[in-house]
Amino acid sequence: MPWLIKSEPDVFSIEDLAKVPREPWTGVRNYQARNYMWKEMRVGELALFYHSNATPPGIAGIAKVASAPYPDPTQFDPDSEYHDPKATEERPRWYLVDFTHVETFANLIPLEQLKADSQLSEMLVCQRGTRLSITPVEANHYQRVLKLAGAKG
DNA sequence: GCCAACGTTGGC
DNA sequence: GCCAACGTTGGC
Repeated sequence: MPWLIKSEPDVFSIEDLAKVPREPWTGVRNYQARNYMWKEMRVGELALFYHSNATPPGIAGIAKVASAPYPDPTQFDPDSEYHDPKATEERPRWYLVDFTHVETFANLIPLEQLKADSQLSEMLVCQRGTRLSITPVEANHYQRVLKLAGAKG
């Protein structure tokens, strides 16, 4: 199943992802998003990399699931902004996977364009109030996004 | 900076 | 277990 992952480019952009061999997706503190990483993602699955809080927001490229799920180490670190005092090594609360860079689109596909595309009107990221940082993407939506990316060259 | 959406927390 | 208050997300 393809995915969509959001990141604020000021914090971590697809260019940042391209510079590292792999990136642990730390800091997700939403149960639904966690469950997708923990229970449903498989190594090798692809994810649209979405730039949120950007100008403009939109899909910047493609990443790939690069590890099995494991406990997010930042939950145990008292100095981390993601520290969770209720998590223990014996009973971790937060799990993550690593992502690796696949492709940076020549041109970002703006959210405005996604919303205007009749084939993508039901894509979750286009829906009002969708704040979830990790969402599954239907195969036809994924293919359509790739097509838009390619068409823009 | 505003504010709608919505997840989480905590008092009861 | 309800629900008001609060905090965060994220487009605009």
